[in-house]
Amino acid sequence: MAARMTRQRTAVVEALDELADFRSAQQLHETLRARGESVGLATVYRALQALADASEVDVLRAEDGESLYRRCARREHHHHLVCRHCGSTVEIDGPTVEAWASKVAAAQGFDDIEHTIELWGTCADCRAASVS
Amino acid sequence: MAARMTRQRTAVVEALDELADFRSAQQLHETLRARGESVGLATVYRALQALADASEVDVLRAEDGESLYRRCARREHHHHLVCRHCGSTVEIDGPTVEAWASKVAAAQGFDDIEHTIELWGTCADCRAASVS
DNA sequence: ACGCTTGTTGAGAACGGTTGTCAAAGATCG
DNA sequence: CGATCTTTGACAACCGTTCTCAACAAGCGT
Ligand SMILES: [Zn+2]
Ligand SMILES: [Zn+2]
Ligand SMILES: [Zn+2]
Ligand SMILES: [Zn+2]
Repeated sequence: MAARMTRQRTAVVEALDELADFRSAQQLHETLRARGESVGLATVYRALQALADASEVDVLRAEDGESLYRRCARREHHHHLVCRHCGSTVEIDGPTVEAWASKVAAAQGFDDIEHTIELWGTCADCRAASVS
Repeated sequence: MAARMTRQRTAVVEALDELADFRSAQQLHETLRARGESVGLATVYRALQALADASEVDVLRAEDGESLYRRCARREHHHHLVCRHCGSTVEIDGPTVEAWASKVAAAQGFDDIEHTIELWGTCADCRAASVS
């Protein structure tokens, strides 16, 4: 039952800490492999899953359905503005949106309400790169 | 180049019109098969894809990643409150949210902004059913 | 330091939704 | 009706993710 500290687990956490952006499991796997700190793909998935369960990482789905992971600065509920090209991310607070979402849902007689609110765009860097 | 009107295409559209809720491609395929109006699964996917491209149906992703389709009453931009058990749906307007989303993204220097705003819950019917 | 126990790893198979393949079927038009 | 050219559908391929299970190693008691 006790979670053991393994080389692989720490490697995944470290990689996430160094990367400020949302990354897919496969990207992380490749990053680790590239720096010699090789970890099995299944293990990367398991580590990310465990971190997500512990609310240590945020997960969101790219437009193509792939899951993206990120170790956010704040642990409290928040949303993201994400560059769809490079994964660059800004954390977003939306107090008014939070209130709006729960009010609307309750007014329709719905329970166990959750909301998905994510903003996608092209960051300044990627725009500059694509212009050249 | 001209889109031809085929039995399969009309069958998919009719099934969508009769169903008020978000449904997966496989659910629709099964529904059609059950009523004798048999259509190949690949064809169901292609028809839904074409309808989505023409903005005739809305598409959203369930929490498990499956795509769900619905022919909404209004063609204009809107969002949804969806029962995660039965797909029952309420269309939602959020003028304040729209303004909030574009303002926040622009303030961070992002371009080509899109937003994903969906509300998930348990509808009154499903709650009543689960209590019994 | 040394086993023991038990959680963890990793290569590959399996899975599930979705898309591609391509010969046969059929919608449209002259 | 016949020619044309899109559409269909059974099936394979794809791709991200999860499962399997024997080998491995963390933590612990000695
Ligand atoms: Zn970018
Ligand atoms: Zn929120
Ligand atoms: Zn329901
Ligand atoms: Zn909107």
